[in-house]
Amino acid sequence: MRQVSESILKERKSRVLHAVIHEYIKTGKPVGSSALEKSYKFNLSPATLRSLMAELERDGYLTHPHTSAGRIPTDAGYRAYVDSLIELQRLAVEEEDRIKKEYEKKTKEIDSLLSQTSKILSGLSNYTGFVMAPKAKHNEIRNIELIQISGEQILVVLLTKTGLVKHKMINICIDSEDLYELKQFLNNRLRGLSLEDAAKRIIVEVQKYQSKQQEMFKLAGYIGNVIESIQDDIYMNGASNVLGLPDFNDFETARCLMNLNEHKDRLIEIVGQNLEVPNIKVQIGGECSSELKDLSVITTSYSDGNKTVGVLGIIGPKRMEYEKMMALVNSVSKIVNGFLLKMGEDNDD
Amino acid sequence: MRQVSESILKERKSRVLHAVIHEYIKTGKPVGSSALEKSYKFNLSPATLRSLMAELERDGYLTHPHTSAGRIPTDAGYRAYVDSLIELQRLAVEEEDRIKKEYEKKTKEIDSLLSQTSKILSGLSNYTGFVMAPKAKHNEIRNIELIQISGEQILVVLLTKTGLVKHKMINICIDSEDLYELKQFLNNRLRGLSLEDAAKRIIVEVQKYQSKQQEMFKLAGYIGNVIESIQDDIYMNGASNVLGLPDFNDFETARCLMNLNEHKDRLIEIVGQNLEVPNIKVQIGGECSSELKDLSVITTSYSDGNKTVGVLGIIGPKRMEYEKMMALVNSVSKIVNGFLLKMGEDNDD
DNA sequence: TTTAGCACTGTTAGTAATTGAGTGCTAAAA
DNA sequence: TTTTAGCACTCAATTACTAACAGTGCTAAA
Repeated sequence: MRQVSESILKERKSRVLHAVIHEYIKTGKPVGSSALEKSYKFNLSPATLRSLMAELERDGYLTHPHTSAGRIPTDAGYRAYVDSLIELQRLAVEEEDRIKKEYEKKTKEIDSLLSQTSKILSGLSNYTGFVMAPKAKHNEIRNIELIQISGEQILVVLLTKTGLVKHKMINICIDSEDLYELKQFLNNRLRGLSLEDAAKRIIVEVQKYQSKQQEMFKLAGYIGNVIESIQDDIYMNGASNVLGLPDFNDFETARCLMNLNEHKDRLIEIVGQNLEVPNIKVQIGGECSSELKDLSVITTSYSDGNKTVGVLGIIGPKRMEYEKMMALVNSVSKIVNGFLLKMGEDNDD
Repeated sequence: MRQVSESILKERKSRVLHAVIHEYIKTGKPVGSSALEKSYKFNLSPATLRSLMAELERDGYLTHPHTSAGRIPTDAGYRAYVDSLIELQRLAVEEEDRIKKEYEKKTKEIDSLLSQTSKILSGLSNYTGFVMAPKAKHNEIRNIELIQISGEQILVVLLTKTGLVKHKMINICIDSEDLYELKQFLNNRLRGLSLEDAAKRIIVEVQKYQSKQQEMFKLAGYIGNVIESIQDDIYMNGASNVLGLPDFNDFETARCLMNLNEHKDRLIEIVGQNLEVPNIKVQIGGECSSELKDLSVITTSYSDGNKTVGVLGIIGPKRMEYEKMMALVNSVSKIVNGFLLKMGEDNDD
C-alpha cells in the first residue's frame, strides 16, 4: 500500500515537472503555480503545486531565476523530461509524406543527398540542421582513376562504395603506360579496402615497385597521402534560424554557432561522438560541449543497411519542442537509411 | 589671394574631417571638439573646431547622434575619407613577407589556393575574408573524362584551364566503346570553349548522333546539363570575427552575415558586381546592398595574367581601419595574381 | 494531505533629480 | 577677418525612489 501511494505521488510529481517544462517551452516565461493550475487540470490548488515544485527544485529539476519568479527547468529537468519521452511520437502521416516529397529530386550522389538532408532538417525544424557524412576512414574504395592532364599533371579521382567522390591534382612526370599499370595495380590491390587500410597498404604494396620504377613509387606515395588526407565532411544549414529566435539574445552563443559553421572539424568532433549511439540522443546544454551550453543537440545515426555510417540531427535552443524535433530527426534518419540502402543495392551490380 | 586662402581653409576642413573619422575609428565613441583638440595638433581652440565640425555637418560628412554628443562620420564622410586615400599605403615589407609565408603550403589546385586566400584575408584583417572563384561560365574546358563505374553509372569529370575540377555521377546504361567515342568527340569539340559556350554547343553537336545512338545522345545531353549547372563558387571565412567585435551588438547584421555565409549565391551576387572594377573598391554601408547597411566591403579583382577572373576582399564594420585593410586586400590580390600566372604557365605545356 | 491566508521578496516599470559632455551663439581679442 | 573665451542650453546617462505585481514559503485550519 505504501508502495502504491508513493508511486502515485512520484507519478504526480513527474506530471508537474512535465507540465512546467511544457509550459515553459511554449511561453518562454518562468512558470508560476497559478499559471500551471489554470493551464493543466491537476485538480490541485496552486499551493500544492507550489510545494511540489519546491520539491522538484530540491531534487534539482527546476530552478528559480529569483525569489519571486516562477520555475524554469534546469538542464537536469530537461534531461528527465526528454528521457521520459521514451515512445517517440510518430510524425503525422501527412507530415512524413511531406518530408519524402522534399526528396523527390533524387540523386545518385551521396553529397547532394546529404546536403539536401541537412537543408530539410533545418527547414522543417526551423533550427540548425546537420548531417555528418559517412566516416571517411571507413569508406571502402570502389575505384581509383588516374587521369593524365598534361605531361606533368595527374588528376587522381577516388570513388568509394558509399558514393563519395574525391579528386586531387598531383604534379609529377610519368609515362602514360606506367600510369596505366599503376592504375590497374592500385585498383586490384585496394578495391574494397577502407580508406584507412588502403593508405596503410599502399605503402607496403608499393615497396615492390621502388627499385623498379622511381616515379611510379613516388606517385603511389602521393596517392597514399591523398587517401590519408581525406577528411570527414559535415553539412550544416540554418544557423541563422537560431539567431533569429525571439528569446535569443546572447552574442556569445551566436558567435559559437558561427564558429562551428566555419570550423566544421570542431562540429565533426562534437557530433562524431554520437556515431555509435543507436537511438535518438538528446544532449542538453553543455552535455556535449561547453561551447554549446545554451543549446541542445538532437542526434541520431543513420546506416547503409549494414552498419551505422553517419550522424544527423539538429541544433536548437534548450527551450525546444523536444517531442516534435525528436520525431523529425527520427523520421529523416529513417528516410536517409532507405535511400542509402537503395543506393547500395544499385551499386552491387 | 582669395583663392589661396580659400584652399587653405578647405584643406584644414578636410584635415578635421580626417581627424574625426580617424579618432572615431580608433575609439568608437562620438568625437567631441575638445577630444579632437587634445589628440591632434591643430593649434586651434575647441570653439573653432566646433564651428568647422558644424560646417562639415552642414556639408553632410558628419552627424550627431543627439544634440549634446560628439560627431560621428556619415557614410558620405567615410566615402570622402576613403576616396582621399589615393596613394595606397604599402604594407611594411616584413608584413608582406608574412603574407607570402602563409602561402608556403602551395598547391596546384585552384580550390585550395582560393580557400586559403580567403582564410588569410580573414586571419590578417580579423574581419571576414572572401574570395570569389573565377567566373564559372567563363572558364575554358580543358578536359572531359567519362569514367564507367558500373554497368549503369558514369562519372563525369570536368577540368577547366584555371584548374577547376567538377564531377557528377550520371545513371545511364551505355556501351563502353560508345563511351570512349563520346569522350573523344566531346574533347575534340569542346576543348577551349567556355563552359557557357560548351553547354550551348553540346546541344548542337550532339544532334548528329541523335538518330545513330539513342543512349549516347542522352548522355551527352546530361553532360550538357552538368556543364550548365556549374555554379560560381565563393569562399568566405571569419564571419565570427565580425560578430566578436566590441562595438557590434546588432543582431540583425549578425543574422545577415550568417545568411550570406549560408546562401553563397547571394554573396556572389553582391560581390560579383565588382568583377569589372580594376582597382580597390570600398563600399560603405548600404552602398552595395541594403543588407550590409552596417558593414563595409573592400574588394578588388584578380586576374590570371590576361584578364580579371575573380573578386576578393574583406567585409568588416564601417568603423574599420580602411588604409590598412585596403593595403592588405591590395597585397593579397597581387600575390594571387602571381600564383595564377604561374599556374597558367605551368598548364601551357 | 490539501488548501487558504498572509507576510515576504525581488523584478519591473515609471518618475524625478542630478550629472556631464558637448553643443551653438555671442561678444571680445588678435 | 579670424579666433577664442564664456555662457546658456540640451539631451543622454545615471541614480534614487516608489508602487505595482507576481510569485514564493510558511503556517494553521479544513
